[in-house]
Amino acid sequence: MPTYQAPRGMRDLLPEEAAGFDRLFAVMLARAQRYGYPRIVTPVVEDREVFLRSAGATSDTAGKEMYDVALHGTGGLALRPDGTAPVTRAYLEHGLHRTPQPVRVFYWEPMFRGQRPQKLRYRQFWQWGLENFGAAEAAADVEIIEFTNGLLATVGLTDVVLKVNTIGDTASRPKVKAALVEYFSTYRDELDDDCRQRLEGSVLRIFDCKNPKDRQIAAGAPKVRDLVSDEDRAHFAEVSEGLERLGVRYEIDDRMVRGFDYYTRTVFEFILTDPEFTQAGEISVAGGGRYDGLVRTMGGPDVPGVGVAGGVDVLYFALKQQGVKIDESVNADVYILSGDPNDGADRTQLATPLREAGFRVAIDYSKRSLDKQLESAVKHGATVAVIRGTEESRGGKVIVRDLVAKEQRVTRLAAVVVEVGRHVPKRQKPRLVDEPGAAGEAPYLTDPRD
RNA sequence: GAGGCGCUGGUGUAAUGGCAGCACAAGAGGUUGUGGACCUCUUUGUCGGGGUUCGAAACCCCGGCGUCUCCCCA
Repeated sequence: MPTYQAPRGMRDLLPEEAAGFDRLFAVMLARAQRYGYPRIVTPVVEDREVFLRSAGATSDTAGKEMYDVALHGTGGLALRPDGTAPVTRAYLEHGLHRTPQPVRVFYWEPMFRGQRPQKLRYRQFWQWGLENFGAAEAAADVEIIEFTNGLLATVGLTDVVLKVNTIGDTASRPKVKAALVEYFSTYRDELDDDCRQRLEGSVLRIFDCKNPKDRQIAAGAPKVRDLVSDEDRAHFAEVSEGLERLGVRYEIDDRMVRGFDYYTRTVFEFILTDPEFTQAGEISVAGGGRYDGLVRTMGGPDVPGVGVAGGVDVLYFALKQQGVKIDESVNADVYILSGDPNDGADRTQLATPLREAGFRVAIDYSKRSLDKQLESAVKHGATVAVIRGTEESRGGKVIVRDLVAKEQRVTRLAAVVVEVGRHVPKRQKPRLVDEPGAAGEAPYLTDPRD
């Protein structure tokens, strides 16, 4: 047993999986940017109040799942359990409500919940999300949902179904609750303990009860959609129509509600349908909705909002489960070998132009026999070996050997990059600024067109 | 936070309460410097702490971690 282990419910992403996550992130970030949602990054901790205010009193996230941080000299910090509250805090703190609306942002960050870990439910997990502040129109709801639908399709997730519902706005809420309390009260004695407690607190969540008996009772309850205001219904009709016109397939789930109190009107979830995930209830890969009262609750003006959040770990697992190919390769393209045991610096010198050209280049530092170095290069998964310090590689020449095709060629030093390029696919080289025809790393931190 | 089940080198496994083995992987070397083979050698383990016992990987208790269920939820 190792002396130290990762904390309970937290895991390492080893290079292969991390590489896959990077790919997924790149796809998502690019998509978010194309929709006009640039990335935002907030601290990993916030004042506990930020979460307490946003989540609502009846949410467990606000209570026992809060991941408190005991830090010398600070009071009342907690690791963030989700992205919406911190982003909303940032929106208000930086006066983004006084910038052109709507404000659209994307995030991808680790989140924390102090719960007992289960499969795909960690104490530290990765979550991505979109938030849109300042747009009350149904088209914003539609955009958020359509984004998610397209994202999941793009990355290759097929076994998923979209469920939508409306739970009415804050004005409708009292009426909705009253009607549901009235209905469920007649069955008070038949509900199990947990469920009966919800009757006092957030009645809506009775629909989430797992007990078969409770579910049966819930099935007969009045539909929330029939209890909300005409405006709420009209909004929902617009959302539905928008989804239909965009060809987004969905089903209306009369009993779907969400865990947080701040949701208003539209709520939605993307549920995994692969048998692997439906054994013990539904697992959603993404979900969200409208939260028109949240900004106000957090101490700001009356600004509408709508957003989505998804679990990266769940999505990633589901994709693997479905057999979606994700490139997790971390191997070097090129391995530098040498028959000369005392030419360490020369090996690095040989690697430099290849690295400049964008190849992944690893060096065998050892003084072992070429035999062993070659074996090692193969085991490390390199595609090409560049060999110096041999008979053939004198006079400014090296051997470029394709380890897959098992063919090699003696090449002039000046032509190594080109020769390697014949065997290894080009890799994109990141730059600080996009500039047509730019060579090398751009030294600009600002856009030169400014 | 509660409950069920589990935990043997890096991985996969074996060992009636009686010497902790095996395979793969890993490292070094050789096959006299062009590769995954082969050969030799080497490293690494009973999750931790108590207890029962002449003797514990095994039985008991506490803790850790995983997994599933509940709670809750991404």
